[in-house]
Amino acid sequence: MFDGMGKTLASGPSPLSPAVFSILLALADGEKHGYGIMQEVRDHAPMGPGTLYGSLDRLLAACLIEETGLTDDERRRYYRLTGAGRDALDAEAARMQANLARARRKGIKPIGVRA
Amino acid sequence: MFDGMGKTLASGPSPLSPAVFSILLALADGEKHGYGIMQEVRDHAPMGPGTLYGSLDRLLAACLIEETGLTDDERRRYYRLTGAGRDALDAEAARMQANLARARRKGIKPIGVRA
DNA sequence: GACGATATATCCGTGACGGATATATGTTCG
DNA sequence: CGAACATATATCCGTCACGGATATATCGTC
Repeated sequence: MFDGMGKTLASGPSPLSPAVFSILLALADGEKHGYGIMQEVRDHAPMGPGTLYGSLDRLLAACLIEETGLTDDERRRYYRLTGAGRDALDAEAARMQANLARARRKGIKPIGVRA
Repeated sequence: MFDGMGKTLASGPSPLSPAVFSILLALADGEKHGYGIMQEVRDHAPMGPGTLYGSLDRLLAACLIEETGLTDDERRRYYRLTGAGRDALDAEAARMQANLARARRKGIKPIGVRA
């Protein structure tokens, strides 16, 4: 993917980078434009424009997102998830769940969670 | 940190790269040597020696792991988690849990999990 | 019409990733 | 014994994601 990770993005089961995951997740509940994505993501994981637009380009190239072609403001470019994009999100969620389960089996307790 | 992520490792709340996470997790239930880590991790996330030993160096530098100094085989170098390393694992688990929760709120269903 | 928020685009330095390669010792088996 | 393979660590280096900085333009508002 991404993921600071080689050819992470298009090459199958590779994990998604935090930036890419956040972007895909932001698009999971509807079309958004770049700046809108940045605003939604801002709190969880501050993202500079370089990361945002660079990631959008890669996601477009990998066909995980696509442009809608419609806009309510000349400046805005709207994006939506493709089927493959949703699949990637599902796969990533499964990966996270599996990792979390492995961690729990090893006695790892998420901070802020009291036994 | 890591993670194809700037100075991910030592700089606080930054997420852990998959490679680093796997290594720390492998050490969570006891001391291990490099090759032993590679074997445990192999199934979940195949890792070449470059990634393994490079990550070990960075983890040592960031004081998330340390060498035990003891060995049962001249060739082996054993590592264990430091307190900071365990904290990093806990924080990462919390991060994953939060992301998973956000994903579920958006209707993302991990693959292989039927409604 | 000045100013700040909105919006996108590009540049580029840094550094993680990870395959390839090198080297050496332990083990196994004919 | 010796060949072949597993164990074990170390280093090199090309590629590419990250992400801050910067540039540019339009919108809203006072």
